[in-house]
Amino acid sequence: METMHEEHSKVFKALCDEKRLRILEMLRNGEKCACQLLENIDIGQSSLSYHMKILVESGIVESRKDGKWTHYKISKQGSKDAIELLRKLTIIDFNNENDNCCK
Amino acid sequence: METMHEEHSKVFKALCDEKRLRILEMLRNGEKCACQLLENIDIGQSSLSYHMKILVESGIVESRKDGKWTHYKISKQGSKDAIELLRKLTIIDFNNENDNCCK
DNA sequence: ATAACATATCAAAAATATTCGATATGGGGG
DNA sequence: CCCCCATATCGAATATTTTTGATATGTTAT
Repeated sequence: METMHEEHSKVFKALCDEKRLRILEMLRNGEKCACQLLENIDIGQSSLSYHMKILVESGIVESRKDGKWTHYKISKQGSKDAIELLRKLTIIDFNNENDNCCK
Repeated sequence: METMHEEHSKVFKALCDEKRLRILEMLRNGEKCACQLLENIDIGQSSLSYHMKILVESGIVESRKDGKWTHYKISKQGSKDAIELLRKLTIIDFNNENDNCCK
């Protein structure tokens, strides 16, 4: 029960940093290698690597190694899952709705 | 352009903390006042107040004052907007897709 | 094998977020 | 008016996240 929230928060942690949103924006027009991303964002190489790891571990981005390059793209399945998760977290459960509050 | 990502990250920042996910979970079965939330989560009163502020400012939760109590509930519109935002951030723009990457 | 390159990892520093206790604010009851 | 209760805000302490520079790993070209 505790780890569930931890697991869920991982997805949103990926999205709550401005740099990572900028990276996602770049990935929206197709797969990019790390070097290309690095050219278009104002952070160092190791920082980029750190952010890419978080994005990949969230499932929203997937990576592919090709020789010395690493290519990244948005994962359709991961995105779908994230949207579904957000929907589930915010849907109101009318069956369970109770009104035993202070008044 | 910079503030856009800042604005967007606010929504996901609200969702990236385990305590706030726990609060959201409680709100899924109906409106609750702060005192009820406080009873069911292991944080202090001032901490709860801090988290509620973040949730409300993200738009996902709305608050209503009633005498000395503050009631909170999930905002349908806010949730809808958050889902739509996530969809937009992760949708791949095929028109713009380009493949000018290192190889 | 050596050199140049792309990326990942590490540890320490810096920046941010969260918690806590104290105090402030505002409402309702006596 | 005075007191009690619910919640908000503040500043300091603590915890977590992000950045940075150095170094490691693995790849390609010579």
